[in-house]
Parts: sequence; structure tokens; C-alpha cells
Amino acid sequence: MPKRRSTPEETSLSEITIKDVALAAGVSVATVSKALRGADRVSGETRKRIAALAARMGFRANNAARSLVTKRSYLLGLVTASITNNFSAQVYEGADSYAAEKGYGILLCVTEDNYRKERQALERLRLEVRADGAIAVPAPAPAGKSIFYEPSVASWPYVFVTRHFPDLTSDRVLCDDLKGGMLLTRHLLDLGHRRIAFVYDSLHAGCSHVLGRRQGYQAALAEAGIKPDPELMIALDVDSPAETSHALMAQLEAKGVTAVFGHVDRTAVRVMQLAREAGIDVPGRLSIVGFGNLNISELVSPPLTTADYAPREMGRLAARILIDRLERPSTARHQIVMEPHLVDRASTAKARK
Amino acid sequence: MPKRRSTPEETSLSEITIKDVALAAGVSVATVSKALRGADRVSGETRKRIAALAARMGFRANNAARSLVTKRSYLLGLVTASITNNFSAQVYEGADSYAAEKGYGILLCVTEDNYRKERQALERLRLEVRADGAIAVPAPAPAGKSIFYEPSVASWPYVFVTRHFPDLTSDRVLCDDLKGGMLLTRHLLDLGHRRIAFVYDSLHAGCSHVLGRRQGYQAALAEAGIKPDPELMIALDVDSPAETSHALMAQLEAKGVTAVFGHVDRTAVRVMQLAREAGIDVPGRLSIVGFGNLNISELVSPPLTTADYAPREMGRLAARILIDRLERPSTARHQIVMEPHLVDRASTAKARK
DNA sequence: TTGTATGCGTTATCAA
DNA sequence: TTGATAACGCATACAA
Repeated sequence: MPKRRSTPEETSLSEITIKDVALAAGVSVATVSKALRGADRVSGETRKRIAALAARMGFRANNAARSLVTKRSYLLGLVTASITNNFSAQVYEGADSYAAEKGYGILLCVTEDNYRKERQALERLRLEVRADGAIAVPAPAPAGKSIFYEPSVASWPYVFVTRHFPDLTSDRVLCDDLKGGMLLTRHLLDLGHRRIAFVYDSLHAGCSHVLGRRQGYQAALAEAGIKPDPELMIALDVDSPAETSHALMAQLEAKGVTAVFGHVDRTAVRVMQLAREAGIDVPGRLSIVGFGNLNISELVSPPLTTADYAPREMGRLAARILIDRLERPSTARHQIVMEPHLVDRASTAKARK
Repeated sequence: MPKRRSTPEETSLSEITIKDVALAAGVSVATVSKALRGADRVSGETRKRIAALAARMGFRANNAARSLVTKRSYLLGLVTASITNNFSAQVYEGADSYAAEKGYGILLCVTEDNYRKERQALERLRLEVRADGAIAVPAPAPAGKSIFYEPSVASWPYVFVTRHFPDLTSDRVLCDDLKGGMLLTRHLLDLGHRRIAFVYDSLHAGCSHVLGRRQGYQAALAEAGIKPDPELMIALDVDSPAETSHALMAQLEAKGVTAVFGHVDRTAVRVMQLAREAGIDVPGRLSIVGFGNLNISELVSPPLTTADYAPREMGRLAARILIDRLERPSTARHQIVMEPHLVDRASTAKARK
């Protein structure tokens, strides 16, 4: 490790500390500190003078030093499956846009939807980085295994996005999955479809968003006087080898399915690929809807009919809720539910018969 | 601001400091510090004892405190246009996978390819967050306007990914754009195409990756005895309104173009969309290749023929180079050039005539 | 091999 | 309204 006994000359590029500013301004460091962070009792006169001087000198408070005394790192975590997923990326950008305004940085942690990695990420965030809080799209976990149930984490500020654990009283920004599920299913029903399969990613089997969307699907079916057929609930491993394509399509054929509701866009797109491989025309013989309106949904062909719920906005809101709570703690629980709306594209068509 | 004069009882969840460990171990904090970071002179005996104890107590060194004395934040920046872009997302995941192993966190900063935002991001990273270094996909900037030319930044450790400024002697992880450009162009030539347009995103007009790929395109043409036609260099604004579709296609028709080389996948996909809107069959009447092999390239239909150059690996390498430099400074300049390889899919076909 | 003492740059307390 | 000063938690030079 180098000697680092910094000489004045070395102070060239922004090794400028509050002390330097104080010296230059002819006041104490305490005054500079107060002046710069607005709040406290300083004369408007000196405040302006110091602010100008600090700006001119290019002074920026050292976060580490400030953290040490403040007990705040001005860092937030974003814990999600994979940033490669367009949904998470949008949430990130939304959250970051707000956080940056407020002087917070966001540290991304990818979990691959693995609750063990999620645990590691949260421990690192809490104990090491000492992030002030986190935004999380929780990973699916066996009952009671999710780290969010642990008191140490539960007492730490975080907000769930899209997925959550209903029995946890934490802040959350959700999508109205029930309504979205109904919206899409009704759309299919209106087109004359009666045998509609609900296809979900097996990895997310127990997650709240799958449950909610399925509930919506069933509710819409019920409205139309159709009894949900358990045979039509199909788990699909999105990353499974292509060989299952014919199997799945044969299965759908056998069950008389004319439309598929994919619980997320990715799943719907996968079904679309499998259909193409099997030579089944979409939407001619099979209508498909997704959920999310991610970038891929308008790129595939035919473009996917889906539901949009503004992930970027959700990220922004999540950051706002989190930072609000950090800056003025309250016991009020925040819950925001986004209204999904139909994005009618070309992957759906009238059922023919 | 709360009182925070922490009482012993409050020490419940991991407000555990090095002092607590020292106390419990019956040694001094100095010894604990040394024991935990391995390096220094401590008996293997006590080292193990302390390590075990620390682990049991759930002690994690406070990053802020450590930073203050170390002058290192253990934070890295990743400065890129948008994380919503699958390329950047992959770079991030690669970089993070390595950084996390080494105990570094990565702070993402999105620039939207705007050099002013890039400047803000870098200043925040350097002066405020005091990140130890950064990985950057530099934004296009008017001559001399890029912040990377400023001495203050130039003397700070960073590594460029994919794009760079050739006259800057910084570390970089690049793709062999020249070779990639040749690879794809040759592929098109082999299929019998002679009028091949090079379509690039106008936003990136002057960027090194565009230049390199175009050079490769021209070199391959030259090999085949074809003189590059300036008429076939087409700038396209990817986010432009759809109305240009017929215009662009008419232009291609008029110029006798039978194949398009999109400088990135996104551009190629956009051309594909425009072709579809104009009722032009791909690859029947128009062959299209992209560059990057991003997730969208295999999702569109027809799936895109493109070149892969392992962005995730590039991110990982960039992090490694950066951290290496941080841990043992050297003057040797690191440059890694990834070899692109052809991913032959269905958006290209024999030229008919 | 271990312990003592000092300082990192900032905020916060309290006295002036 | 301002200034002196004591933390904050850790790493290191140096003494033991």
C-alpha cells in the first residue's frame, strides 16, 4: 500500500476536503458542513458564499466519511433475478432515475431467482455495503426459506416489486395481476376462444404474480360460464431443450386448446417458438397472449398481444417509497398497485370453428 | 436525525464492530484486523481462532470505515448507454460476477449515449462515490468533448468496452470489428449478393465500432473486387417514426440492394421491421445480418444471422483488468480483442437473379 | 507475534 | 450564527 501522506501539491484533483473549503472561506469546517447541507442555522449570506466557493473548488463530500458518522451509505440495493431481463432492466432504470436525483446510488444484485443467492446478496448488502435499503423482486423459495422472513431482514427497509409475500407487511409496488389476468382472458373469450390454456414458467410456480394472473384468468372464465379445467394449467420450463416442442403442441391439440395465456411475455414467446417449430400457425390456429409488454413482445412476429404495467414507473415509485421511508421513517405501509392495460397486437385472432 | 448513541443492547443485529470481535477474542482490534485480511504477521493459530469467531458473530467490516482509511471504496462504476440494452446487461452481469468474487460492488450509471450525462456520471463516480475505477462504453461525443480526454479522468483507472478512442492509451476490451465486418460481409458475398448496404445508427456515426465494422465490410468487398459505393452507406435513426419504412425500402430497391449489414442487431432488426411493413420478404428478397447476437436476434423471425463476440465474457474480463490494476498498479496497457464468430441463422439467403 | 496510538473526512453536540 | 471537538469503525506505523 502506498504511503499516501498527501502533500499539499498532491491535492491537485479533488482530494479537496471540507477542511480546504473551510480554510479558503475563512470559517470552520462545521460551518461549511452546515452551509452545504442547507438545513441548519447558517446565515443566508455565508451559505451562499460557501456554496459558491465549494462549487468553484470542485468540492464533493466524501461519501465514506459521511457514511461513517451518518450511519447511512446513500446506497440502495436492487435485488432481482437477472438484469438481462428487460423487465428488471426497466425497473432499474426507473429506480435509478429517482435515486440519482436524491443522491443515492443503486447497487444491482442478481439472484438468478435462486433464494440462496438472494440470501447472499441481501447479507452483503446489509452487512457489508450497508446499503440503506433495497428494492427487491423476491426469488421463489420453499416455504419459510425466503430470507425476507428473517427478522433481521424484515426490520430493514425494503420494498417489493411485482412479486411479494402477502403475509409480509412490507412496502410494495405491484401490478394488478388479477385485473390483468381478466383483461387478457376476456380478450381471448371475446375472440370466441373457449379452450384457453394457462401456461406458466415452472420456476415461478408458487409466486404471487402467477397466482394473481391465474386467478384473473379463472375469474374471467367464470364470468363466461366456463369451468376452469385443471388440464389446461400447464407448467413449462422456458429453458428446456427444443425437443419438447412437438410434445407440447400435441398436448394442446389433444386438449382442444385454441389459445394460450403465457404468464409472462417470455413464456408466451417460447410457446410461439414451439408452435412455429411444430408448424402451427399463430394466430391462425393458435392465439397467444403474454403479460408485461417487454421489448421482445413487439419484436417477435407476429407481435405479441400482451398487458402493459409500466415497469419503469414501478421502479421509480419503488425508489421513491424507499427513500421516503429512509428520510422520514413512518409505520404506514405503502402499497401501490399498477393498473395493467391491454396492448392488442397480432398474436391473437378469432377462434375459427 | 435520531440520537444513535448506541447502547449495548441495541447491538442486536450486526452492529457488530471489530471492537466487539476483539473483545470477544481477547485481543486488540489491530490483531483482528490483521488476522481477517490474512496478509500480515499473525500466528496461524490466532488467525484461525479469530476468523472462526468473527464468522460466528456475523462480523463484516464496515465498508465506509475501511474506505476512509484505505482510500478505496470497493466500488466500481459501469458507465453505459442503457441497461435496457441486452448488450450492456450482459457486460454488467459478466463484470459483476467477477467483481463480487473480489469483494467489489458495481454501480451502474446510464448515459443514454449522451456525453453530458456521461460527464455527470463520471464526476459523481469519481468525486462523490469515489469509485475505485470504472468500466465504460463511452458515449459518442463531438471532437474533444468526451470527458475521457480530461486529465483528471484520464489519470483515473478505467477500462473501455467495445468502443474506445484509439488515441487514448487506456485499457480496453474490444471486439475485432474489422474481422467481424469481414466475416459477415463475406457470408453475404458467398450467397451471391453484390449490392450490400451498410446501415448504421446515426447516433453512433463516429464511434470506433461502427468504423471498424465498416472497414471490415469494405475490405471484404475489396477482396471480391467490388468497389464500395458511398450510396450504400446508410444512416438510420432506429427510433425514427415508422413512416420512413417505405422511403427506406424504396431507396434500397432503387439502389439495387439485395442485402443489408446492420451495424448492430438492433439496427438490423429495425430494418427487418421496416421490410415487413413494406411487404418485402426477408430473406426472400432482402437478406439481413446484424452484429452482436443479442437476445432479440434469435427471437425475431426470421431469426437473425449475426456475429457473436461474448459480451458477458467481455464484462468479466474488463472487471478483471480493472481490479488487477487497482490491486497492483502497473503501467502496462491491457488490450483484449475478442474474436467474433458467425451465427448463421435464417435472415440470409442466396441472392436470386 | 501482538498491542498502542493515530488519523481518515465528515457530521453532530455543545459551548461561545 | 458560528466554532471547537468528539465521535464514527477501521487500518496501519511503530513500539513492545
